[in-house]
Amino acid sequence: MLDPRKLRLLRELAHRGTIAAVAEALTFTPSAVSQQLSALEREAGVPLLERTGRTVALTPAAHLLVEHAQAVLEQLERAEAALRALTEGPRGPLRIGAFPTAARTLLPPALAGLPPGLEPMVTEIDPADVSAALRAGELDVALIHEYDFVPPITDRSVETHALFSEAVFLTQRTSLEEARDDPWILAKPGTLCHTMTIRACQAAGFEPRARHHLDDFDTVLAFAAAGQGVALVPELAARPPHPGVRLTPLPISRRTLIAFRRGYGGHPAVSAFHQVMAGMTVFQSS
Amino acid sequence: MLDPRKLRLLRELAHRGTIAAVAEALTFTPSAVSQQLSALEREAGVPLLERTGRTVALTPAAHLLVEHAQAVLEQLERAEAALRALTEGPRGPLRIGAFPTAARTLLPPALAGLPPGLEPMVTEIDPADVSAALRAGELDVALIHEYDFVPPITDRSVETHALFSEAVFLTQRTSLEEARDDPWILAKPGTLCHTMTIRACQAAGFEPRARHHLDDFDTVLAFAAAGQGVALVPELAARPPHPGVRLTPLPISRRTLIAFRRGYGGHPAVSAFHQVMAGMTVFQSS
DNA sequence: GGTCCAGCATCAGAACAGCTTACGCTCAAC
DNA sequence: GTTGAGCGTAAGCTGTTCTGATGCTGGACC
Repeated sequence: MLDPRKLRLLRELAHRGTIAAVAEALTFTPSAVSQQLSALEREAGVPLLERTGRTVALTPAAHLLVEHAQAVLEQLERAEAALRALTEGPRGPLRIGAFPTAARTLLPPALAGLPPGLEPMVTEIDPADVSAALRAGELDVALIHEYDFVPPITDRSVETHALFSEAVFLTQRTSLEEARDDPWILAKPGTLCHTMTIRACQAAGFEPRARHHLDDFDTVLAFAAAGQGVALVPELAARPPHPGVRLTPLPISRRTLIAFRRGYGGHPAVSAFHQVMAGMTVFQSS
Repeated sequence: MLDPRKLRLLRELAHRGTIAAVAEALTFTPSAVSQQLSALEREAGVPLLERTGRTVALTPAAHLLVEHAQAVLEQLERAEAALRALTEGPRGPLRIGAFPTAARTLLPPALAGLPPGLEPMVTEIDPADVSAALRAGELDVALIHEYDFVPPITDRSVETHALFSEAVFLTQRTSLEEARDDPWILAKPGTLCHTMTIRACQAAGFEPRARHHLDDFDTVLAFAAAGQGVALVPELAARPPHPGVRLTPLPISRRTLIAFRRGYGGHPAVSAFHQVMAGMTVFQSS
């Protein structure tokens, strides 16, 4: 019988590409991962890994096995969620990941609406890192966002549900095209917001000239108000209105979603959190 | 993470009812099974077993978990079948279970039609025992039959596909009702054929008086020809026609099916066998 | 071309899990 | 009351699965 623990390592390898990265993500030594994958290869009876230069590559057989591993692990998630739903109600610790703006604006009222026994533990995390953290079991559930220009999570092991949508604004009273020569305030490279701004500008026909790299939208708005550059900010981050910053809505929208491991939605605490988030009226009368 | 090996034990316990029986079926000592189930209970965090008199009973939580265990084990079967399909074609050993008549009539021509690399290993087995043997991994595939009066396999871990249907005959030129006072030749208790005859007679309003208990239909027909009693025989068992036995078709039919572990149909050898069996014309011009 | 470092495999040893054997307990049948 | 089936626990052994050490290979950089 194939061992799900080994299958999990293979799946992670498909995502991360190196044994060392898998080991770090799942808190093993590379040696252990290497041995386990060798054992899996032996049991499978097919070559799964081949050395390519300094790293390993998955054979076609391994990719096929990853697909099946996904299905197996998903069923195991389902089983565990069902057990939790049976044992306990929505109580105990719930590890929540959230992008910074959500942590500041959405979560405080949301957490207040959770069942009393639930102990939320919030970690700020960029949406780009969420699927890895969910797979590794570091988080139970996460709030993420996606922009029109940035592809959503494609990881099959993660399940997402849309919560709401909001507009994106330019921090001055011009069109996006007219801001082509202004200095820009961008988020740090590697974050979703950084990618979004770059793509939006590219779509408008120019490459933004970066002056500042700031992740916190409050700081971004303060810089914009001080004439330090222009930026794109989502509606959620622009409330309450920042004095001294005029906003122009753009035909770009940002969607906020909830994410968790596929099959794990039945977990009572996850389900309770999902319900509270879905029930929130974020923009009651904008 | 829940351990599929332990889940398998729990599933088997749901079928067999005692730890001792599970141990025997899966070739462990009862002690090992007991320990593993205790560990599963600990990991699940819910009571799964409760002593009832001398045996154990599954709690509602355990039954829920069995459902999920089934889904997990099914996915694992799928994964292994896919691996085999990738590694090798239809070759290597294939453990086939078959009811005796099938072994004598159907299998010889069928085996000849299998791909050359395939090494069939046939075991005669009563359909009533097939699902247990499949679950235990003692067989890869089996030929079974079901009668109108006898419920088919209900085991969710086994998948069946109908191959063909045939009529059942009474071994003399009378109606079933007229045979109520004759001595009967029955199969051994516990077999499907035994149950079928009893039920058919009960449906006709009487309880058959057993004289002989014979499983082999050739012997049954020889006894019938010798005036030792009447019996019900399926069409397949009555070919070629037995001299001295007149047959009366009854409005009872017997279906022959192929069975294998759910999800395992993708295994190349199983699939090849299935194809050959489905392609056989058993009753070309009856 | 030489050096450095990242990445992987292999080995030996330690920790752990899982199995068997032995034994005791309980409950039902007779 | 006796017997035997069924389950659980303790002790001991074995195989698995980690870690840590070591060596090899290939790409990057000087």
